[in-house]
Amino acid sequence: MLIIYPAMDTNPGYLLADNSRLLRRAFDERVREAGVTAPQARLLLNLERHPGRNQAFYAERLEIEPITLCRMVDRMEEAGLVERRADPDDRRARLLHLTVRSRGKIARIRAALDGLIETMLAGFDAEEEAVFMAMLERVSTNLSAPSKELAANG
Amino acid sequence: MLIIYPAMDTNPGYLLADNSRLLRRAFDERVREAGVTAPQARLLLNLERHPGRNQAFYAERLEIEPITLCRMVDRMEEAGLVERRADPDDRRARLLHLTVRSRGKIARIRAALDGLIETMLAGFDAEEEAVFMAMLERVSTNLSAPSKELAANG
DNA sequence: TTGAGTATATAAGCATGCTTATTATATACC
DNA sequence: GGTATATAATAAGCATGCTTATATACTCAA
Repeated sequence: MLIIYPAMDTNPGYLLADNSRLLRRAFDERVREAGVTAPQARLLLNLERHPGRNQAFYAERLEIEPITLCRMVDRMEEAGLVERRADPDDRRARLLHLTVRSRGKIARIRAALDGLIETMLAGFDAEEEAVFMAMLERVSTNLSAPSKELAANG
Repeated sequence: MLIIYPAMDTNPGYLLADNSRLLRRAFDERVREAGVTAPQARLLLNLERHPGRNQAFYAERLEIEPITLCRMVDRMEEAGLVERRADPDDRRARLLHLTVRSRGKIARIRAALDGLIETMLAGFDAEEEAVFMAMLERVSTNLSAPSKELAANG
């Protein structure tokens, strides 16, 4: 029972992508005053929650490729936002830690994130919020599963 | 009446961003067989629907900066996917058109997009789909409006 | 214990997005 | 008509993401 959307800008895929763009921009604007970009802010929040893990761990948390994280960490290390330490148990690995400098930004980043969620869901009551989240989770599941078509074509 | 989300990966902002990432990847995979990237596919669909406009027009349609579109068009022109023509009424402007080569890709791109929307909303009935879209539109409005906080802080 | 396979980090090169700045052309106002 | 402002396109330089490839180190099995 799928509704067909002839115009690109009136279909749910476009709406979803559009929302995400707006969300990314808004988050970026809000964390910029803390002197970090949005992906950097996400890494810092993860570093606070799970400190001292190797780069592969954070790449998986952020759902980006290890090389992408590696280069992000290069820049952040140079900016004094992240510290790489040797792993005593694995000479390949580098364990990541917050620095004094980045620890001081966490509160501002968290406030930016909280404010953003509040803005995003303005006018939603608790029930609507729950419905919205449940639907997002269903879409996430749908998109994560290898689709029938792709399996058939590939 | 805002629910507080302590962990980053259980809040609606994360869910929305996550869905969008999945959507972008899925779209990218599907149009790759047509030999274009996701943003290039979006431009081609816009070129089919609104041919012969200047670059600023398409930048606004895709909600990207003119310079971003300019460089995308550089690559696509070189690949024979877009044609730049002089505007007889404005010597600054370049009007964009599909080529024979890119025209042949439109059907595949449209099929990829339709299949993706179908996959994304698998299991949604028409009513749920309508509710989901309405909520996405509300979020879009919330994120587009300059927030109270930003206005107050700025 | 060696040898194959796997895991970690990184390099190279590309596409997409941004901000800021520049050039050329249009337009509008005095 | 001439200046001041706008707009269109593009350049420079950066951050983030990818694919593909490589060096090093670890692990497991023969």
